[in-house]
Amino acid sequence: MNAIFKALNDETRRDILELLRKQEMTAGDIADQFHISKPSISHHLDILKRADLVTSEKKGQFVVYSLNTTIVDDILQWIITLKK
Amino acid sequence: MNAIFKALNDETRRDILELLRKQEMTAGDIADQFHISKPSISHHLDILKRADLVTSEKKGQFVVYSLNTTIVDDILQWIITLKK
DNA sequence: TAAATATTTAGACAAATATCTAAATATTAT
DNA sequence: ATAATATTTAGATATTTGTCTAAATATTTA
Repeated sequence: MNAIFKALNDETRRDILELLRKQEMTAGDIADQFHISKPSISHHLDILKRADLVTSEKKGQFVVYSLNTTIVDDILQWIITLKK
Repeated sequence: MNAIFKALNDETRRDILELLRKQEMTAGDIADQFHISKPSISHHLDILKRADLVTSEKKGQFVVYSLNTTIVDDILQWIITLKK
């Protein structure tokens, strides 16, 4: 749970998740959406991956990232519990 | 949204929210549940308050903290959107 | 095989954060 | 009024974090 909340505690990373909600994207395409260097985006993607919020698959020279909605359920569960 | 995720990005603060889920508590009673100094807990409570996740009310020399479930809904909404 | 393209790793640095102790403020009880 | 109790504020410090540039790795194309 720690890794998930840590991952969500950054606007750029939350924006990446919203991008991936619509479609999977390569690391480069993701980076192009921000005014941040590619290495920094790569680092953000790594944090999202460690939290299991995204998955990545190498396709040739590209790396395609996708949202992992399974883990999103875990956060939902945690927050819903607060309301019970 | 930033303040909310920032507030949730700490195990102690999440634990405080879970305590308050069951009942409202004074600052001192909350502090007693952790091996952390009272000033530090006071600081955590301040962050939770700025995020509107808790409310506080002074009762005599005590300050009673409660969970604010209205804001919890905002987080739910954000996360649910990720799944749509 | 050499050059080009895509991505990550490494190392550095400034800013943010969690924690502490000491002191200040507010309220209640003697 | 003074002492005791509850909480917050102030200031310091070590750690974590987001960012950058330069270099390394992997893949494709000429």
